Amino acid sequence: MTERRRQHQELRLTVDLAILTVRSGRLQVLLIERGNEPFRGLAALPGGFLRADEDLGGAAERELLEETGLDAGDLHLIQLPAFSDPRRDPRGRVVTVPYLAIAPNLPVPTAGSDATGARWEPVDEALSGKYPLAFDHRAILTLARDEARKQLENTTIATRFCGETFTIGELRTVYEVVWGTSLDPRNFNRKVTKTEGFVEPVGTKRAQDTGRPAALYRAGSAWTLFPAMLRNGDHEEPAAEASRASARSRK
Amino acid sequence: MTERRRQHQELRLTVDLAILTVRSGRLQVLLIERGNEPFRGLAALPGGFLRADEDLGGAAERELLEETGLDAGDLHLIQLPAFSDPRRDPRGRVVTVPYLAIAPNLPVPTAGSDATGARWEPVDEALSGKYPLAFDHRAILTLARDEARKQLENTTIATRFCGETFTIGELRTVYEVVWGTSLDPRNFNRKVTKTEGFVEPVGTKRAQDTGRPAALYRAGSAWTLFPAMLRNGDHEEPAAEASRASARSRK
DNA sequence: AAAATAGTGTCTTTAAGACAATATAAA
DNA sequence: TTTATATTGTCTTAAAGACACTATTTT
Repeated sequence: MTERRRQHQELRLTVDLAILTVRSGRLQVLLIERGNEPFRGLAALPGGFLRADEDLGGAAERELLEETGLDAGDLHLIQLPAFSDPRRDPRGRVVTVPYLAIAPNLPVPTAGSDATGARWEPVDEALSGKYPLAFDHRAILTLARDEARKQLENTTIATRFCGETFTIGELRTVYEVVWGTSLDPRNFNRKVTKTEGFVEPVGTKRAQDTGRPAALYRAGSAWTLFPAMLRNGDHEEPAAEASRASARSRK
Repeated sequence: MTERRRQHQELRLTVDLAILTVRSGRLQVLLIERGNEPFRGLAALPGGFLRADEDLGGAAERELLEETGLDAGDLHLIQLPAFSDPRRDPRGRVVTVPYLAIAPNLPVPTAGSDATGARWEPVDEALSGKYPLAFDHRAILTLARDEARKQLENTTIATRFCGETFTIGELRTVYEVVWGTSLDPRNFNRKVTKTEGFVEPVGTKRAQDTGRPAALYRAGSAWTLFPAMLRNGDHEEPAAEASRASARSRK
C-alpha cells in the first residue's frame, strides 16, 4: 500500500464562491482583496479550504456565511466543475470546486475574516483583464457567468436575483443584464405569466416616483422552466476544463 | 500556518467513470468487480486515484484507457458534481469526481489492472438495488444517467453512442433507450435531418437481412442542439449533492 | 395636460404533435 | 406476391417573434 500510495496525490480542496447579483443595472460579483500570500493584494473570489467534518456543500455554505453573512438557506448554491491543474496554486496541490451563488441585491458586504476588503464588482470589469484576478479565478468566473446564463434559460432561478416580491419589469431586467441582451416587454410578460409556476401575483402594487405602479409577484413553485426561456443566437461549445477530454473531434 | 492548517483536510481525490453505451436495446454501464478492499467482490464503477502530475480530466482519460483500452479522443468525457461526504470511503477522506463517458457499442471490455472482471450491465439492473454497488456509486450512476438524458436534449451527443456511420433508426433507438420512451419515427426524422449540423448524409446505404436498406449518416459539426430536442413530461428537481445547499425553499 | 412607466392584443412564423400511405429491399 | 423495414407528407396546435396602443400614476 505504501508503495502504491506514492503514486497518489495527497492534496487539499478549496471551495470558491462566485456570488452574483444585479446591482445598478449590471451583473456584479463579490470579490475580496486577498490579505495573505499568495496573490496578496489581488482581487479574488471568496473561498477557503475544506475541513475534516464537512462536505463541499457545507464548506460553501460556511464560506458564504463567513464572507457575506448570508444564510445559505436564502441562496442557491450550484456546484461547478472542479479546477485541478497541478500548478494552479503556488502553495502546492490544491484542487478547487467552485460554486455559483445567486443573491438578491444586498447591502454592502461585510469584510470577512480572510479578506481585507470585500466589494461588488461588475463581472465584465472583472473579466476585462484590466486588472488580474488571483489564481485561475478569471476562468472560474467565466464559467460561473456561463452557468448563470444557462440557468436562466432552463430554471426559475432569475427570481433569486430579486427580493421576496418583485415586478415583471425587475425580472426582465435580470434577464437583460445577465444575458446582455434586450427583451421585448410584451413577449416577456406573456412568457413569464403564462408559464405554470414561474411567478404568482401577490395582489399589491409598488409605487414608483412617477408612472403607473407595477403589480408585485413572488416566485412560483416551479424549478424547471418548460418550455425553456429561449435566448437568441447562442450556439456554444462545451466550456473549458469541464469537458477538457472531449474537445477533440471524432474525425 | 501550522495552527490554521490543522483545520484543513488533507485528502485524496479519485475519478470514477460512468461509461454508458447502448447494447441489446438497453442502456448499459461498464462495471468492474472490485479485486481489493474495501467492498472486495462488489460491483463498482471503474476509477482510481488522482496522481501528482495530472489533472482530473487526465486522470479520467488514463483510467478509461486502463479499464477499457479506449482512447479518450474517441469518447466524450463530462465532469459531474463531486461527491464529498466525509464518510463515503472507509479508507479515509476520499472525494470523488465522477465522469460521464458515452461509448459506441463496444466489443467485450478487457479486464483492467485494478479489476478482476469488467462487464456491461444494464443501468436499470444496476440501479434496481437487487445487488449493491460499492461506495456511493449507485448515486453517482443515477446522476450520470440523468446527465446523459439531459445531454440528449441539448446536444448532439447521441451520435457518440453510434459508430462512425449510423442510420436514423439507430439514432432514434438511442433516444428511446436512454430516455425510456418511444418516439414517432416521422417526427424524429424531420427533427434530426432538418436541424442544422446534427447529421450529414453519407450517401451509401446499409442492407439488412430483410426490408428496405437504410440511408447512412455521420455526425454533423454542431454540438449544441437548437432548438433543443424536447422530452415530454419532465419537470425535475435539482439533483442530489450538486445542489445540496439549495434544496431548501425560500418561502 | 404632460410626462413617465405599466400593461395588454393580434398577426405571423416556427416548430412540434398527431396522424397513414408509399418505397425498397429480400424471401 | 408477401414480408419487412425505411421513408415521406399534411393538418393541427403550441409557442415565440414582431409589432402599437391603452392604462395608471405623479407633477
